[in-house]
Amino acid sequence: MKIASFNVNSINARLPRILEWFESAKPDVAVLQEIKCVDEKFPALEFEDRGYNVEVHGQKTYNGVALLSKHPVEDVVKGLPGDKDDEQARYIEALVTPDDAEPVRVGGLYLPNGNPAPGPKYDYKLKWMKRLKKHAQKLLENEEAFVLTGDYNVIPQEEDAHDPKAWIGDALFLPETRAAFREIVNLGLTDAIRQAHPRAACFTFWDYQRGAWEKDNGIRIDHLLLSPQAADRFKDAGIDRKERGKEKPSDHVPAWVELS
DNA sequence: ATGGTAGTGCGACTA
Repeated sequence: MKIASFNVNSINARLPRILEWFESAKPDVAVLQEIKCVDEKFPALEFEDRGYNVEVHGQKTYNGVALLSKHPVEDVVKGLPGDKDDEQARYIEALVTPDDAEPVRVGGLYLPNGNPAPGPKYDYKLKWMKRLKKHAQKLLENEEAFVLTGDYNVIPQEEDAHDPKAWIGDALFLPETRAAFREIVNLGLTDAIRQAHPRAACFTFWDYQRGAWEKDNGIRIDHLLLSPQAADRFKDAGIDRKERGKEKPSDHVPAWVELS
C-alpha cells in the first residue's frame, strides 16, 4: 500500500503534471498541499475518473489540502484540532481501509513556513507544531497504524540541505524549529525516508529562483512520519526527484512510503 | 546587499 505526499503549488496550474504523476506513481493514497483553491474549484472529477475518492479542505489563493484515496475513507477530519480560531486550511485526515490490507490513518499537513523569524508568522508556526505534537500524542493512544505526512517546512538536519549555511536564521532551519520537529519524532515516530535512505541526500524542494534546481541546491522538508504500528509494516520509501525536471514543475517533488 | 521565480488575480502577498 503506497502513501504519497505532494506539495503541488496550485492544483489547477499543475493539473496535467499531477495527473501524469498519478498515472505513473499509482499511489493508493495521496495528500496534496498548497492546492490554492476553494473546495468547489478542485478538479475532483479528474481524480474520480481515475478511481480516487476525493476529500478537499480548500482555501482561496493560499494553502489548501486534499486527500485522495483509491480505498474507502471514513473519520474524515478537516483542520488541525486544537484551535477553533485557526482559519488556514492546512490539515486533512482520514482512516483508509483497503480490502486487501489493514487500515491506515493518513494525516496530510501543510505546516506553516514561519518566515520571517522572529515575528508573528514564526510564532504561528511554533504554535501549530505544538498542536501537531498534541494531535500525534492523541493518535498514538489508539495504538493504530498512521502516517503523518506533508510539507513540514522543517529541515531536520544539516545533511538535509545542499548548503546548510545558507539556511541559518531561516524559519525552516532555526534550532527551535528543529527541536519542535524532534519532539514530534521522539514521541516514537519513524522518518520513513531516513529509514529507507539513512545517508543519501533526499531533497524534496528546490526554489524556483537562482537556478536552484540546476545546482541541486535543494532541501528535504517533505516528510512521512510513521506510527510504530505503521513502521512494523514498512517496506520502502522514496522521492520522485525526476518530477522537478519536467515542464512547469512544482517547486516540491512527491515523497512516498510503501506499507504492507 | 539586493534580487532573483512562480501563483493568484490584477496589487501585493506568500513562498
